[in-house]
Amino acid sequence: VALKRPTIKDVARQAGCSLSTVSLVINTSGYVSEETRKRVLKVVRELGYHPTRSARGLASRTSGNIGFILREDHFSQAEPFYTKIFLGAEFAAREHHYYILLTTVGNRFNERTDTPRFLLERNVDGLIIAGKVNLRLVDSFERFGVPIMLVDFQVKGKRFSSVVIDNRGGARAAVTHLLDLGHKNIGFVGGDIEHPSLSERFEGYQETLRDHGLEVQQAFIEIRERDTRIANGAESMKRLLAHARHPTAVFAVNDAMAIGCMRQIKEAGLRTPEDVAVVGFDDIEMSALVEPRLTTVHVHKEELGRLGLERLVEIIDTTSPKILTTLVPVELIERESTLDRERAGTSTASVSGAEETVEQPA
Amino acid sequence: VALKRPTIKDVARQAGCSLSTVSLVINTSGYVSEETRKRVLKVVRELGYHPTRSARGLASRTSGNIGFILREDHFSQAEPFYTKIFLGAEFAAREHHYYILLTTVGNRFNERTDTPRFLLERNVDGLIIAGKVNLRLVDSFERFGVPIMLVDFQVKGKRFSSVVIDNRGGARAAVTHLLDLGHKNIGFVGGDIEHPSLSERFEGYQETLRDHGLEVQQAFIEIRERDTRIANGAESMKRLLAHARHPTAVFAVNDAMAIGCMRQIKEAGLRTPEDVAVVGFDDIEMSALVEPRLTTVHVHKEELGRLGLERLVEIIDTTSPKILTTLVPVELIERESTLDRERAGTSTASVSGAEETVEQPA
DNA sequence: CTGAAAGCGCTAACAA
DNA sequence: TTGTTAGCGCTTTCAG
Repeated sequence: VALKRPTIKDVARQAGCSLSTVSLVINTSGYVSEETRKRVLKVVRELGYHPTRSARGLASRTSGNIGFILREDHFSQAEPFYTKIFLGAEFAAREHHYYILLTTVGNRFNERTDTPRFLLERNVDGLIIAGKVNLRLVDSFERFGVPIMLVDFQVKGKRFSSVVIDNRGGARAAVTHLLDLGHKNIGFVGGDIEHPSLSERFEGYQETLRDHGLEVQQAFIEIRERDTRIANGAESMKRLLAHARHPTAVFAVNDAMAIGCMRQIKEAGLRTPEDVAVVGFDDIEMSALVEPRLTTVHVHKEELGRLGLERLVEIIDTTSPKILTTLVPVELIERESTLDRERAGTSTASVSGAEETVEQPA
Repeated sequence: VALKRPTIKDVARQAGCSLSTVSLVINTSGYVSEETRKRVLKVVRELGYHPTRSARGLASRTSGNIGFILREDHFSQAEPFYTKIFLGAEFAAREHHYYILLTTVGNRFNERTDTPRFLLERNVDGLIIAGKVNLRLVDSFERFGVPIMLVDFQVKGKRFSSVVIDNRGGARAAVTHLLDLGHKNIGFVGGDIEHPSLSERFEGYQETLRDHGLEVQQAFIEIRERDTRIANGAESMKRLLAHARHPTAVFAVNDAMAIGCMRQIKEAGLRTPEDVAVVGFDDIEMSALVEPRLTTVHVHKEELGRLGLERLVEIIDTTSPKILTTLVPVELIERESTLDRERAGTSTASVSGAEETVEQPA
């Protein structure tokens, strides 16, 4: 059995000062003379003292924990998108001396049975909700009076701070890339278009065309699919190719659909990028492995998590009431699905812009 | 700002009893008359009372947390193997009223800088270590006197309770399946063969052949690769096929290598399963998607996590000193890489055995 | 700049 | 079966 570990009392005795002085030192709060500070720290080191979390928690009414809410299906999907967001948050949490309590929720939400225990037990100082979740869930959690940060998700009307992908900027970069390559007839393939992130990508597509004096043609747009999977991308592409005049390039709302598009193009006896160039969004792991390798908009997943946590910690520390939206820049990765081999070899990346935090307009 | 939440004191007052009675009721410990029990519970419900975790922690010297240690590269890999183990553990944790504190560690381990803070701060009641990690890390963690449970990992010599895949049983099922199909020349493709789990699969392969009166032929064995990825599988298969006489079936140490084998077989102008049948191990997501679909040994990932947590909780609750090894059964999934189309249609699964917990031999 | 004292909300002997 | 009484180890006023 382990020996009794030193308490703040032991440190105080050894250092010849009072408990509160030690407390001030380890919390780097308040004024302590440099001399006693050093003395205390020395003793802390010698004794291998570490304050006990429960005791601090009880006294300070903080838990040192951040709750992390994730939809179960999001978390366990093969593409480690949310896993990486979590990882980014966990890293940042360590730096900021927080623990993360991860819990998954189902698609349906029952307030009575599904409220995470850490909210009930006052065991989190803040909450990160990653990805699209049931709105009733967000409402319900809000009542606990704990700061909430949304990551890769936003709620209209309701105002929550959030960290989101620069969807619009990414879409603009993608479409601009196609325009630069000389394409005039650029299609859009999307699905689940209610999703705020995805509709932004669609808007970015339309804006960019208009900005370049091109008309947005309904015949080049396929957004009826509910899901954004490979099969849905293939279906959409099939419909686009059915028209007599079809686009020479397609911007897909995500990589899965883009890959579906490429499959369908091949199926139809056409080639990518010679007959139809394709750009995706997300840069999932598969995208660098498919043939041809997919040009896409890279999303910095860990960065989303890291920023989510850091913004949340700021809110907790300052009890700032400001609602902030942080835009995480993306990067266009030019690969073979838009370029010929020679050019693909020298592909470059272009960043959508600097990270940017904006106060939500009232 | 949220209203002050009720404390145990409020409940006691309302219920007309003492604090300790309330405490006894909510901890379902000790003897309380059914009558007062009901009265207290009623008040608890009315007031929406929930004990504060920090306070319980301080008083009871328990944190209510379980630490979950995972190697970073294991966690963020595309195949959600460890994600699922975690998920299984998280589910079980909820049922048992524990929180999980997940933290990742790098491959290298520096005791001074990499010791999880939750150990230092006495903030976990137990530890789950999932997957192969640095041994020095395990040694180091052991000193904190916190119960440790290994999942999908084992340490020879050192004795820790663990929950592991029935690797041997799975291997036997795989090889037996091939024997049943009439194969006599069965190869083995492996890598990272130091890994305890993988070497067990290799042993299972050899045992099964011997049990059936067949000789283990070195020319049919390829285990020199360091990694067990697709490319390594392909390389190994290439070498096997280079021999004049090559096996008609191959058992690969995992699905990644098995898929590599199939690619190489195709590359060589041969067919699976007609020319060379292939069986894998793990049943990763990809295995049901490749062409032909891969016969493999399914591993119940969530189950590993769930059992890991439950065994750990048992240890915590009973402070039982017994070292137990729990074997999680696997299932052979028969698909097209070993069967012809007709038989693949009626494929069945065979389980390796019941879940089994054995006391470690001294 | 430092110390004394009063809890934070709960559990756990020990009495009753 | 229930109540009383000490703390658990730390933070946080408030004096000094």
